Amino acid sequence: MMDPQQIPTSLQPHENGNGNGIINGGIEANGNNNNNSSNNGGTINRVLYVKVMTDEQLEILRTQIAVYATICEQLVEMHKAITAQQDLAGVRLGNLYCDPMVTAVGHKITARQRWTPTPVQLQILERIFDQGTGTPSKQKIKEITAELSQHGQISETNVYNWFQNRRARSKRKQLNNNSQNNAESEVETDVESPKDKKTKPEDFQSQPNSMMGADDSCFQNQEISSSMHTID
Amino acid sequence: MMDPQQIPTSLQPHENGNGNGIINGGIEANGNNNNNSSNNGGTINRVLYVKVMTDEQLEILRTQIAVYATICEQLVEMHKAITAQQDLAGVRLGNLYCDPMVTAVGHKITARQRWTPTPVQLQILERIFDQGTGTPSKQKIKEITAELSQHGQISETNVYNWFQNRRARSKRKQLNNNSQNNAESEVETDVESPKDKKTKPEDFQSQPNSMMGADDSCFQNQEISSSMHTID
DNA sequence: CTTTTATGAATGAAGG
DNA sequence: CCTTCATTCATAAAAG
Repeated sequence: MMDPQQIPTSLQPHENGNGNGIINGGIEANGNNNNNSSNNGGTINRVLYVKVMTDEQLEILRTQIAVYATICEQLVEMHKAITAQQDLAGVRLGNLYCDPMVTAVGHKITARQRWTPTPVQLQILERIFDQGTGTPSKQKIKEITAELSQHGQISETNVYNWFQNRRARSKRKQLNNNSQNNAESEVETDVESPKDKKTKPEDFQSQPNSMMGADDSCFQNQEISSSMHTID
Repeated sequence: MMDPQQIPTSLQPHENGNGNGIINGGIEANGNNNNNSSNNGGTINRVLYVKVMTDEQLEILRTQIAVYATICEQLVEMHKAITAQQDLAGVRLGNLYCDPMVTAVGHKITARQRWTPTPVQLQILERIFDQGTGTPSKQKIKEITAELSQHGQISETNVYNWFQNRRARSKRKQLNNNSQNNAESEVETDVESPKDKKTKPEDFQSQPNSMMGADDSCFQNQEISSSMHTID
């Protein structure tokens, strides 16, 4: 298993450890860094100035690796920035984790254990919800649960509750908006006090379609898995 | 320079476009895919079966790229997981894009504002709260909102939330104080006196540990900046 | 300016 | 379904 903490060492784009600095070193130079190649007396077997890659290809290769390095760096940066800002105290980044407090001094053994949908799950749920089928139905719930369980721990109850809440709250907001509109004839519009507090711009969440277009396949969320892709 | 938007195509670890499939194709095979290399008359210039990299080096190269690919994928995942919920939620709830500060520097991308009660409003709310009625009820909410709106912008939701929070926090404070007082000597049997229903000892939802499923990488979406490092 | 606290808002779950 | 509660999140306000 690859630990992200130690990977960067060998990945640093600026790093140039000779052990790994293949690209930098001498592919293009030409093939004199092969150990033995065809070395036999009699025929032409000298090491020749032969290219196995075109310059173009070589350049692409370089670029590829450089790009990976850069993206990694930037992602790490983003990740740092985000986590630093939003969560100072918690380690709850990944998801829920087993409760930390098993009480040495012991009271309140209970910790939080309420389900929190992963982003992927949420997307799927939203999609289903928007699909109009207002009736989850028992059977449907099972199916959905089955699907979602591939993206994280979940139970049918969770799904049921989610739809229940989703609908209720959606409805309530609608109502809120409507009543707000209706009653909005007498109150003067721009009541600007020195301290404009701008009441919550309650949503208009009709079609959350626009965003989230290009996200399809996010699977394993936080496991730095061991499975490496082999290039071939 | 390379544009990150188009890079991914060539980065897909599963991708095998022949145009870029350098590694895949034929480094090790041998150098007959060079276009012309050193082509001079007189000396030996046939294409030979020459290795420019040792197998070991080749393997390292592969691994390197694979590692980058994997890490990038996973970082993207993490990033998504972290940002998806809040940013999505934010957008869904109707953030205003008309915020004056947005345009300038781009610092405050999302300016979620929250209602802050004016002193007068707060006073009134507190008074009502102390009057005992723990249950605001919808009708009551409307009235209160109407009254408060004379002293500043406010919505029913604000009032509703305020009471919810007020009650919850009042309650919790009580509970904390109580348990603090008599929990010193009693390590066990922490049965709260009042109406404590003790958070449920219900089912145990552990971690979203194993998630496999199709390994389908998603790269195509990102806001990664454009500056790229060149390796040399 | 950075860190801490107070609190408005969002949401999973339970009760009826 | 609807309402209510408990917990959590994010941010305005306060403290350093």
